[in-house]
Amino acid sequence: MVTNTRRTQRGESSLSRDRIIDTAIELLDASGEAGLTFRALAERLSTGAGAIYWHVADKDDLVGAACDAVVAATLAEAPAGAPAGEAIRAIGLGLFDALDRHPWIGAALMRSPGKMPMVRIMEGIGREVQALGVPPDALWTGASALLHYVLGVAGQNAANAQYARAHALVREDFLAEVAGQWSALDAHAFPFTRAAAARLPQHDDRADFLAGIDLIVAGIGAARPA
Amino acid sequence: MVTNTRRTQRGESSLSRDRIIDTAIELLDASGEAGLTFRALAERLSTGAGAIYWHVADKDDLVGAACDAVVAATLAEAPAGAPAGEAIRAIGLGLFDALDRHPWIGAALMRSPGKMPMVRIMEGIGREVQALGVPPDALWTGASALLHYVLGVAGQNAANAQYARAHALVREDFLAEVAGQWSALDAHAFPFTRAAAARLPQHDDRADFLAGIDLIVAGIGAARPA
DNA sequence: ACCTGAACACCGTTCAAGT
DNA sequence: ACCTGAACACCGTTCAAGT
Repeated sequence: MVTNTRRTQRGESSLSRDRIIDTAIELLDASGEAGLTFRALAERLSTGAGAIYWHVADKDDLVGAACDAVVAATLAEAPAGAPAGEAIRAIGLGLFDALDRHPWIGAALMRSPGKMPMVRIMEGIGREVQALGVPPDALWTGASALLHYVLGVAGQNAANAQYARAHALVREDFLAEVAGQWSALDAHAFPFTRAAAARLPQHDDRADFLAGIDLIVAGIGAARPA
Repeated sequence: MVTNTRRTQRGESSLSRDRIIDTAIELLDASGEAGLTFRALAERLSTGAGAIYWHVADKDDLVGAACDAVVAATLAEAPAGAPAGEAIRAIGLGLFDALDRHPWIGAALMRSPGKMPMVRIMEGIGREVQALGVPPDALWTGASALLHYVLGVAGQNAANAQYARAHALVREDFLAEVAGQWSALDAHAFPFTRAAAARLPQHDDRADFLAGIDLIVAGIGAARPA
């Protein structure tokens, strides 16, 4: 939401919900969920820890608002008037990149079911699936499949980023580490995972993500005639 | 993992990694992530809080092990020798129901990327997609799409359950509350969400989940000839 | 109306000391 | 080898008191 309708505008230094949320995003980006503390926030805002509670209900409210601010800004960037298939890819990629910049969003999305950030994504995807021309009863299934796929990728990517940061690894080293662990698994019990380990280091997250979207869109199309 | 290879078996009352993990699962089931505390755990195990650290590295290790114990048991129940399509549905439904009983798993899965619980699910799904007869280069895309879809549903379901519990709502009341919020949204900005609100209270989570799996499997099939 | 900052009731984790 | 329990360094949140 992040609307600032103060009757008098004060200097940049005055406390407001917007300024709190923006600063919270900075802290979350810089050092993850563990980095967002009411004490750290208060220091950055040159105020007392308790003052923040005048503008924000609690930490859940704060993280939820921060998440929604990023999601809203991301979805607003999606190009209007594109063909449905392309628009879905654009929405997905926009979210994918936002997650990359703000990995804490992954966990935040899973903490506020049915609330604003999730609703925005659902609305964006649902509208485009509708534009795909699917019959009404297939609309919900298709939109829901796409939505949950996007959320699943979001969660995994966020987990990867957070883990890599916590262990001070760059992406390549992280993937190499995981590939190494997968390769060491029992050949009889984990044949697929061992095979997947081989293609892990070179794979392109974004390309794989888009391939998944195309696959689901193809599934929606395949269901149409039936 | 949860293997107990003590050289001497002691009474039920002795401390062991397995007993700690089982008790942790009880606490997590009973009162969510907030309910798992080293102090509460120590009391339930009639020991000191510090003793647990002899068997467990830290809280992440504990929750990860608890998650893996549940996931491993769930996947072990999947019927062997079923046709690929049915096997995928069985794996999915098994996880869906496990998530329903242990909603904390949703968040736990997103905290250990590439680790055991995730790998088990990937292996189970990947093997069945392979049995579907897809060409090698479509295998990864298909398995990855299914995996992320399942994880997305898992995360959302867990979020729903956790929210409902935190607010002391039964499922029906929770859905009614969300439907009410969606219906109150601006008609111009959220047409799809408002339409979705109407079908929300009656919808069947499990059926919708399976429909999504079928859709993705159909997408995998549609990609085969291309 | 808004802010201060001390205080409360917790956490996870460590570690000397025990057996 | 394994356990005890006090202690440390934090948290989110509250609330009397200020302006």
